[in-house]
Amino acid sequence: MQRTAATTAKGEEILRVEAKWRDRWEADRAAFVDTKEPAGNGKYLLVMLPYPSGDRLHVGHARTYFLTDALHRFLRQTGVTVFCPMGWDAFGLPAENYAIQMGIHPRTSTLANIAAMKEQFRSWGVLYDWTKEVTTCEPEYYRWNQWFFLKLLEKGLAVRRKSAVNWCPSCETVLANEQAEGGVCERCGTAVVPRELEQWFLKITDYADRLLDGLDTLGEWPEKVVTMQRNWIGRSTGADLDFAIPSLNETVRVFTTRPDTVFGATALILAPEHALVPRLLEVNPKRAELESWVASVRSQERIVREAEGAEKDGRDTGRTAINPFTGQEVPVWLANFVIADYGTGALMAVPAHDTRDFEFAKKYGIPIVKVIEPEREEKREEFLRKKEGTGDFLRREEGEGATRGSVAAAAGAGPPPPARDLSKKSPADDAGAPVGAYTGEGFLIASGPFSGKSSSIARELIAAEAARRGIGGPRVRYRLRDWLISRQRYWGTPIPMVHCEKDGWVPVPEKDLPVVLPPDAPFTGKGGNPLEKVASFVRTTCPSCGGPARRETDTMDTFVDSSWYFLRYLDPRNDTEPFDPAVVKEWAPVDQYIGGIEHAILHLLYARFFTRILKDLGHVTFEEPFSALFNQGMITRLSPSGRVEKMSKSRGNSVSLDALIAEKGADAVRAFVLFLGPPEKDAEWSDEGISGPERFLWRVRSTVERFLATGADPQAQPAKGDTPAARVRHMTIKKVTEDFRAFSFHTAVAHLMELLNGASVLVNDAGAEAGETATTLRALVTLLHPIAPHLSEELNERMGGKKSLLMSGWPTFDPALAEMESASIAVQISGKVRAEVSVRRGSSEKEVVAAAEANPAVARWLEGKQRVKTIWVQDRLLNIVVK
RNA sequence: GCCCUGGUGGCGGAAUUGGUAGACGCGCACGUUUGAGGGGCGUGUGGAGCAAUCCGUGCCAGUUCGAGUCUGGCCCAGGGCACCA
Repeated sequence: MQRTAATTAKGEEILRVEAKWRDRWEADRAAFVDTKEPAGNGKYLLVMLPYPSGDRLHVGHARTYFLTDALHRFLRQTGVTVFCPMGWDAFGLPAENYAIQMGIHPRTSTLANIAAMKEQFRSWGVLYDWTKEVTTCEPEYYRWNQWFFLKLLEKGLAVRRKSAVNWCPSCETVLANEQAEGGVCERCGTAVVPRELEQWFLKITDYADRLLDGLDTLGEWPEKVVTMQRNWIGRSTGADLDFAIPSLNETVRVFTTRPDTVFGATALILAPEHALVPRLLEVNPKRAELESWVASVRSQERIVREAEGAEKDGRDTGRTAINPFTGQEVPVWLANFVIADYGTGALMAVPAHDTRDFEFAKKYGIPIVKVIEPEREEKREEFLRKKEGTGDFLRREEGEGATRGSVAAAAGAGPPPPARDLSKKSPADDAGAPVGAYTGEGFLIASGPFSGKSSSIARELIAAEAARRGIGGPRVRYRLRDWLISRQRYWGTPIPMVHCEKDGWVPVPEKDLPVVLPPDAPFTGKGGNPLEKVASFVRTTCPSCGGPARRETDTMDTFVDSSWYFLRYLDPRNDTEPFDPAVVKEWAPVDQYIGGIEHAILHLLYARFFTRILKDLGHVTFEEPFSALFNQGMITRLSPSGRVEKMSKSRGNSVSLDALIAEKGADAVRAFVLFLGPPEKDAEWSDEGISGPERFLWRVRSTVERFLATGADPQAQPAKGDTPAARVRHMTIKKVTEDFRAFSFHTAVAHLMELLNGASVLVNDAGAEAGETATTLRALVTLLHPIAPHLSEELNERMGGKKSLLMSGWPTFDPALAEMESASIAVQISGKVRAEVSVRRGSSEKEVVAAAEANPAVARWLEGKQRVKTIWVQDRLLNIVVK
């Protein structure tokens, strides 16, 4: 496509104006970005730390920044003091991989990327307060990560323990779960295997309940995120029960959410990783075979072992345990589906009432003993009696039954389960052989003294009984695991620990922080962590005994960096503490957090955890770091694969922002991205769509220019208050203001387009009053500023505006004028719209009925009919029901 | 399997929370301006019908004078979790 002289001139003019205003905002920062004096209505707002990846930011990234900047400018215009900082999440794996591939030091590439991104931000016209910039890979920042670590260690919240990690045998390194997606190393494609390593953990599980409770206070968070966190924490209430193994003189503790089914527990099943496994197998004649099976399950790739529909596999240990409630012997099994680090790594199998146990029992011939009935005997008879009575009762009962329990069909069972019929006892009764487990609640049978009790009551009684007998008791467990922060990586915060032969693990004293990452290390991608090969770093002396010692070479997960950076923004140069509590108290918690849904769990949970720790340490006074959260949707586009997917460079469907801005200007791109659709939803990019907002902005400009050409005073006030033009203006101010407050940027743009159409008519109308027209144009330009800041500032100046729009206030509206004077009433005959009559707003029903009757279309429908009644909605609708 | 979201013209999407469905924009059509192309400007644009009118917010019922909106059931798409005892 060839550009003509005309478009070039237009394009050049746009770019000239945008450059002019960027320079002004930058040169006169103090006038626009004043964060020194937080006012009482201080609104503190921010976005996610952008990752300084190697790629330039493209259109897919733009939404969060445009959205934030629009909100920022709007708030400032309405007089709120806003602090909108930006910083860099600079540590992490991509930079290190880049070093391995390209031979460029992570620090060099990271700092270059940061410089490039800052330049991009500048070109978009986003207002960040760069005086508060934070860069996490600098010792001035990460020394506080180390300081936090020492505090956590003191409180017993940082611990070292053995754990299975994802190991890539080819790269000889540990991978985070995200880096081992699909069970293969993201770098070399080798299958990842589990490997036991000693690792540092932060005990986030100690905070599970507080993290859960806090979720109820997050009213301004998306419900979805709150639910995701709740599921992730995964609180389950139940009971611990001890099963004795007399032949070993040991007991195995299990956790169950269904203690009411304990009389149906016909086996004890342990994870292959369970500590008792070696002893269980000690004297087994097939010991070697069993041990090799255990070893093979333990080394199995996570992805295979946990795959959907993975075959359940187990072995009988030959030992027996005693069911503590029936007193009967049950076999002790090992099975691949038992998870080592949930609960106690052991479970009681109740095949009759658990789908997984059922599947396992069927495969291995373990007895299935039913102990729960969906309905109590006498209740069922009563039910059957009533069933013959009213149909109403039947429907209600079935509804209740459906919510109470469900029949889970056995995996692979042929036909779907038959429609529920409560006259059947349970699926097991149907034809002798049970076809599935009844996992719902009901009433106990064959359960000794508990028979006849309901599930919920029996649960409590059985748990209490276990407690009384000293073999367990009520227990709450969580799905949440402790946070593994060790990374065998160079490009991260060194963990401030030293290992001494004599004293073991010794923390680096606070006065010796930071432990600085050595500038040079061999990046080969082979042989593990490059830090291990830096002798000057590794060799040290023991802080405790002064003898020779080895420094910890693991570095921290980068999520540690992002768990508290938002507080460091407030006091980034502080070198005596992570931040000044007084400054933090003034601004925090964050009023509005904006970011993608991808952080719904990890980052947001870790930040909430850290905030609680900081509160316990006395550094902050609140528990929740982010009062309000907004998740913007992704920008999608058709990719070469033929699917509409998230825009990204790797998918080959990205659109260059740099090129687009160089051609259309930042304002047009901003307006278009905001116009795409509701910001919380995904939006599909269309290359042609930008012409709408582009034309709109150019028409705003030409309309103002045409008005200025008339020589009228652009600062003039309207002569009269109540005119149709004034009403349109007030209405638009109202709508746009409400839209911005509701993050409804796309409708704000639409309403401004309508206002332009009105303004354009005024400018073309020789009879229009100049003050009216000028005031409408000034309102348009002011309201437009959050969306198209450069153009609006330029037009404001050309219309004689003395101050930047950032400082000159937001237009107000008179509610009485923010609606049209006449109301258009829909006239319905028997609920169908037959005509529309225009009346003065506030007209009475009588007046409107008269007006409607005068309308020929209405008259025709009323003719020969009898009026039954009339429904009247003020200023809106008249419905005459006839027969 | 469980838990969320969502389903409205050719397309992106509006709809004051039960009151005129389709704002605004894209696309398309016609007209106009221009030497031409691009661009600009104007008009029209849910479907059917010459018209009166009828039909239309995933499907089926229901409540109501009136349902995109509320209730029950179902279908489809997207997302999250998933052998968590």
